[in-house]
Amino acid sequence: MLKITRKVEYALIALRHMQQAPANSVSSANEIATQYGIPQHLLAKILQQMTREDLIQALKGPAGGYRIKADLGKISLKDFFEKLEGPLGLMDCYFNTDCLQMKSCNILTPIQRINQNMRDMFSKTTLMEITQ
Amino acid sequence: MLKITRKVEYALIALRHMQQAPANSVSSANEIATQYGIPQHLLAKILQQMTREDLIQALKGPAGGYRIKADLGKISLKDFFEKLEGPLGLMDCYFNTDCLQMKSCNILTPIQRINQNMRDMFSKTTLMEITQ
DNA sequence: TTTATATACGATTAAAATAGTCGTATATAC
DNA sequence: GTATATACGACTATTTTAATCGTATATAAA
Repeated sequence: MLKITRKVEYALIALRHMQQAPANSVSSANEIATQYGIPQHLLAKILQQMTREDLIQALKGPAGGYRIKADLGKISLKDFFEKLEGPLGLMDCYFNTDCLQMKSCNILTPIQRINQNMRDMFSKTTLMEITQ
Repeated sequence: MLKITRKVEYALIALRHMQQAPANSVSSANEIATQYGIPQHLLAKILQQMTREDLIQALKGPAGGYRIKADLGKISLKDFFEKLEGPLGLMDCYFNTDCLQMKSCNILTPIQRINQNMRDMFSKTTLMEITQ
């Protein structure tokens, strides 16, 4: 309960790796996967998704790889989580209104409040704070 | 990602129901399950666990049921979650030191910091705030 | 222009976590 | 005694997450 996924974990590890690499250098999926013991193909897919989200930039071909594109100091953890995993909430009813128990549910309001607290918390932390 | 389980959700609904019931009355698993559309047997198991954790008190026999036993204003959401689901953290490595990637992991420290923030947040909210 | 190495991406399978069911035992008010 | 409630372990189903596979495409360098 309340765990982040490996997908997010691997993404953070990769971002930090790139952040610490020499300026203008690129890091390949293979290089990162090997260094941290991450399944290579899985990491590749995650890097591709981050590329689509404009967090990083891809260079194809031999000596290719990825490097950071976005300003990590301007992206919150909440936005990052939502880019990778979709809407962020303790329960689906925060976004989704088709819960059958909606009418009878007696904890909707308090849960929404906690939800908001959690979203606020992750909104206040930037990716930079994790990866620098 | 970062979802609470139905177990916790059902437990909160039941607690709030009991909180709002007339003083000294008891609510049966059946009554609560029916009212909120919760599988009866599943709810029963959850109520039994809360009984073992001394959150509520059970009365057997016909006209039996459950009523609140603990002072909900003195129990944090963090403690409640941990009573029902075990250690609370974004990643297992917060508690568990046998991760194979431990040595090479480059995000351990920052993740621990976020973890602590989340635990603090849930420590500051009491069960009473949800159920009253 | 061939080759080696990298990204791109959909489809599929495997594993783990969650959710729900079943059967049986026990307590107790009437 | 009987009906109704809790108690609890074992089992099954479902859903989510994690990982793998196969193939296509881009490109630097020999």
